[in-house]
Amino acid sequence: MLHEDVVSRIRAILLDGEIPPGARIPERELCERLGISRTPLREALKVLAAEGLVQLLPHRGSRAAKLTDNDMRDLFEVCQGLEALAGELACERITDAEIDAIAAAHAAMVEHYRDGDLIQYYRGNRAIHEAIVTAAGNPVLAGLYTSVTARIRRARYVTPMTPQRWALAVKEHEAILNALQRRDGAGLSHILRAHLRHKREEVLQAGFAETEGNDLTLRIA
Amino acid sequence: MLHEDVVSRIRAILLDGEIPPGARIPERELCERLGISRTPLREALKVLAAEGLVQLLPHRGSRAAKLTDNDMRDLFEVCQGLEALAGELACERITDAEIDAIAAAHAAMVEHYRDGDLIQYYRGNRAIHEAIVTAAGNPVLAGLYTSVTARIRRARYVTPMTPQRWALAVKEHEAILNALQRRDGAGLSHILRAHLRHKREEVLQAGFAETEGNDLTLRIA
DNA sequence: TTTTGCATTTTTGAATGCAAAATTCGCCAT
DNA sequence: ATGGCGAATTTTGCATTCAAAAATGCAAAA
Repeated sequence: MLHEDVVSRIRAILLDGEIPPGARIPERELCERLGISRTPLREALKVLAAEGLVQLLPHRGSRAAKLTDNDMRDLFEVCQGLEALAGELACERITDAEIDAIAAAHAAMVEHYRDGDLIQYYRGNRAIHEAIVTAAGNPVLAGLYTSVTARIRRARYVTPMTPQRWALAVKEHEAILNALQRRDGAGLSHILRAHLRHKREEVLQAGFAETEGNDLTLRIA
Repeated sequence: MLHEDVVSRIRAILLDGEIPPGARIPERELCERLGISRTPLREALKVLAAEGLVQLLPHRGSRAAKLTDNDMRDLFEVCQGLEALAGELACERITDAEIDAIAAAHAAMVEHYRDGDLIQYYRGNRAIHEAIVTAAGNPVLAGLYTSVTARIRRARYVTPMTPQRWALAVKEHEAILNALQRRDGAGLSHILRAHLRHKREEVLQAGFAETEGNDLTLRIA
């Protein structure tokens, strides 16, 4: 197994919450499970620690990182900045075909909204945001975006929404698509920031920080 | 020696250009120099690879990453986004004392400009940009900023400037300080982006990508 | 019963050893 | 001289091993 694969698999385990935030990471167990020895595992853990997903405690092993309310605020702020930038760049560089694809994804997402299918709605939602970042055509930006969004993914795409908030989010997405189609970078940037600000308020108000005994996975259902 | 220290020391070696971009990283040699064995060294290299400073080639070792013109463009774009965000947040959160400190740093920098001391000018310049990011009060943002700016530091703070460009940069810095003092987030954000856009154009026009045989260190003097 | 001190066990962090891959060098044919 | 092929050498990647630190368990004392 390649180094990057080891990193990816552990990342997936952490993001799925299989090892919940704050829990110790059992080296021996993970080694057996992945069929590797401790050396490559520990290399991967150090990389994930640099990413912020893992916390290393000298001589006391590693734990899945736990996000405080402050961390959440900081990450959402940065995410806003990155998406705003992506929106502007995307408007300069996006192709008609890419716009069409996003329009289709948007339509599908609205369908899921009409069906009241939050899981599928969130899936489509995420695809749209990622497509915009991809359309920005900046791999460095895409990389940072991936890493930052990974850390807030569960909060962002798991929070239950009130009907009002959901309706607002859909409206905002109409505006996002609209700005994209008009290639209005400043406008898109502005809407994306508002959109994410609202999402952040939702998440923080819902008390979704990964504090003791706040198991997000339980709320997915 | 602690893991983070190993990472830092290798990072410094790379940023100083002691191992120039594109050059192979000699594991054995570095081990002796740092007085550690290959295991912790390789852990550090993998972390630096995730940061983008090192390139890992499977079964062929690691090299100091080399930046193409495209990489440079991407990094500057992201840097613009991060500084713009930092500027806005800083205007919301900066204290009067912090503004005074930046004003003092600005005055000192202008003195170095008058003296024609580019090295000292760049040093002060960097301190101001970093102070703004710090004043944003967002550790996640600060971390990303540090990592992104590290990669373009040599290009950014080594490029020789024409008198016209230098004068323009100083003017822009006047505007930056002004916006900060007025706590005009949108204005500061706008100026910072223009400022960095100009710097990027300078760097790219000067052909400062880290391509074959383009040794930046030679030009520092 | 609770707490303190100590010995044992477990886990971490790093060095070493080993197999596989790649590079280098030498040899031979042209 | 030069170009290609194969063996020797080096280097990589990982498993194993070893020393040190921390956690655990237990007994004795308060």
